[in-house]
Amino acid sequence: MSVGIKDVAIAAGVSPATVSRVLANHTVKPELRERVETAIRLTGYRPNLSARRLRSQHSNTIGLIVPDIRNPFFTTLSRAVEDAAYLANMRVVLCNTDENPSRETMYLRLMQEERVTGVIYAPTRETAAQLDRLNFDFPVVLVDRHGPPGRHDSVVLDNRQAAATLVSHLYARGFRVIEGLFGNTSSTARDRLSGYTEAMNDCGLTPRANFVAPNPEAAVVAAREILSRKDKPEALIASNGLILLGIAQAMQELELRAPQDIALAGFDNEIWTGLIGSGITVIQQPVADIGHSAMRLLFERIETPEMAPRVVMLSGKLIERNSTKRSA
Amino acid sequence: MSVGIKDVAIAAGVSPATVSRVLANHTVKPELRERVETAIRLTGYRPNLSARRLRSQHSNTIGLIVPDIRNPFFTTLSRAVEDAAYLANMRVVLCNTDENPSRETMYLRLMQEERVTGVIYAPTRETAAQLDRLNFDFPVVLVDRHGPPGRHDSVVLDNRQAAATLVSHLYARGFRVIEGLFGNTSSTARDRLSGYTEAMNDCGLTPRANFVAPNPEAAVVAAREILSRKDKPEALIASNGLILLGIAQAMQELELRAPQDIALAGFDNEIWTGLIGSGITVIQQPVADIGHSAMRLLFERIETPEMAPRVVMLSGKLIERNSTKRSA
DNA sequence: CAGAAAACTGAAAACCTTTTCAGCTTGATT
DNA sequence: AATCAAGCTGAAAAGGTTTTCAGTTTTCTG
Repeated sequence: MSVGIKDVAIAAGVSPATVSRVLANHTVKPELRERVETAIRLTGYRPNLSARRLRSQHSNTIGLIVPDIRNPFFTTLSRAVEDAAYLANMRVVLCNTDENPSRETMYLRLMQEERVTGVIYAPTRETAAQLDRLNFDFPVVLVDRHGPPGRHDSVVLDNRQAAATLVSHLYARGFRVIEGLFGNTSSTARDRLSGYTEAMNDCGLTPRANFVAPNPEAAVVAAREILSRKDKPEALIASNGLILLGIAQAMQELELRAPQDIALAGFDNEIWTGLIGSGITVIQQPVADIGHSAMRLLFERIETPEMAPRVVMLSGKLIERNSTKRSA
Repeated sequence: MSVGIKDVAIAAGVSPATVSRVLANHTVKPELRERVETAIRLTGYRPNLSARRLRSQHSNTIGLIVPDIRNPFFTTLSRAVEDAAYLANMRVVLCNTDENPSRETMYLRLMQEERVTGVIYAPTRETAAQLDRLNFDFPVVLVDRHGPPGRHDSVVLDNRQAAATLVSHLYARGFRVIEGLFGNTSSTARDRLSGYTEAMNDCGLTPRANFVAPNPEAAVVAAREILSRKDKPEALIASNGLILLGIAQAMQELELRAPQDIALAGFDNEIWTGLIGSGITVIQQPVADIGHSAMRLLFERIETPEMAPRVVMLSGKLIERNSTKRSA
């Protein structure tokens, strides 16, 4: 039998209420506090969080719902979220949706049942579209991806701008036939597509976009096709790190090198992007900042529920490397 | 006010007990079940997991305690653990210790308070050494790293064997001055060190081991020193993926190439190891298997608590790439 | 030093379920 | 037709804590 607050109370010769007060750092006479504390030590008492949550109606838990923790972007994000959470004395429940809407709704239901304090959430486009119909009992901060405008707090990159930066960088370096490989599940990929398309048009070039599930396996297949075409493009842009990885794999298979055979640029400044070949040009996202901002927004929302929803938009940073060097 | 089981009961004209039985799929007359189910739908009732856990004494939660989720080994491990967990209808609480013993004890205490069903745990050597003195109220499965012998279930790689494989591979390829860069916090690095040392001795070579905190930043510093020595070794072995990454960075800085300037081999078959230069030779660990095995052991332990502790030892697989090609 | 205010403590209610136990109904068996 | 067993159901207890409320002690004020 596990020892409860009652046992501690008996051991210390006080009421359970007093023990609770000691635990919560409420005002208790020093002498009693002392007795309770030694009683706790002696009995090896550990509070039961379920009971505590039930009674206090505070779960002190935040939910983190992401497509896949193995995507380094979300790995780093989750570390940032957890650090902030544990600083605030909260637990994190991590949910991987695999970009699967039915898993998303299942997890959202779970969050409800956990009575979470709040949720940090990177929704698929499909679920995001219905987000103004859904009503949650907890605050939600969208991250990396946006939902219907004006509905939720969110933290996103300026994706159109970032994609446009990539295009004009390539243009400036002399590349003209620039093709893009975009994810097909997120608003983020969508926004990057828009940025790409507009920038291409602005340069008087014809955009050529391909779509693919945002994982290396799918990307490698698509890249293989693009790269082995007779009229393969002069440059290729990947809409995120996983896709970029797939392209790099395909290029290795086909023994193509950047920038000699084709220029290559993408998103997410993973360490390996600096090490492959002579380095791949990427847009670096302030991932940890994104996580911290999301937590800040969440805490402020909890503090002030009626505040109007806010969008924090951060900028990416172009990291120029050799994969986009002028080829001639 | 949130809707509780009582409200559902009233709406359905039954007792709360019956609603609970419907939820738990116990035997209830079809007609009543029907009424309860529509009442649940109508009221939008969601069970309160805290209350449920308190009363049922089942937390359905497993704790995962790892050094850092950003280490790809643990990223993949955590996905495997979570997949298994959610299949078994359990939640996962993720804890990052940063190889910090005091964070470890704090998290172990948290696990106690959560009344977790079980824990999957990769301890630092420091904490592992005291593991036979600690007594937990929940089953613990050690993973990647071992504790005192015969005390806990565990799943580890055959690290000595794997390190030895690396040495004899290099030896066979003609390398003789083989230096190692090892982590200084885990039993795993220790075991790999033993394997390395023994194998070197068996080959009649002098082992030279360096120790470093197991992260890229520390590794890059150490590697810089080793690589810029006059008498730098012919080959370098890294005891895990993060250290390997640090070495690769240092080599890029110093414009050294493998195998031309120095041979390189390590652990963990991260995707980038196949893409850097002409590929880095590594020992591939069956990471997902390790995670699944750990969960299997955990479930079996819960099932049969008195069973003697078991150690599952899996083998690594040598992936030969160009970084260890004979240089001449 | 009396009285009021402040500080502290304990009993009991409350949080929301599950589970036990006893009672009732139904169906089967003799 | 009577008895028994099996199947369901509801009332109430239980799980471990926090919080309210009222009561007691201490401190302060004049």
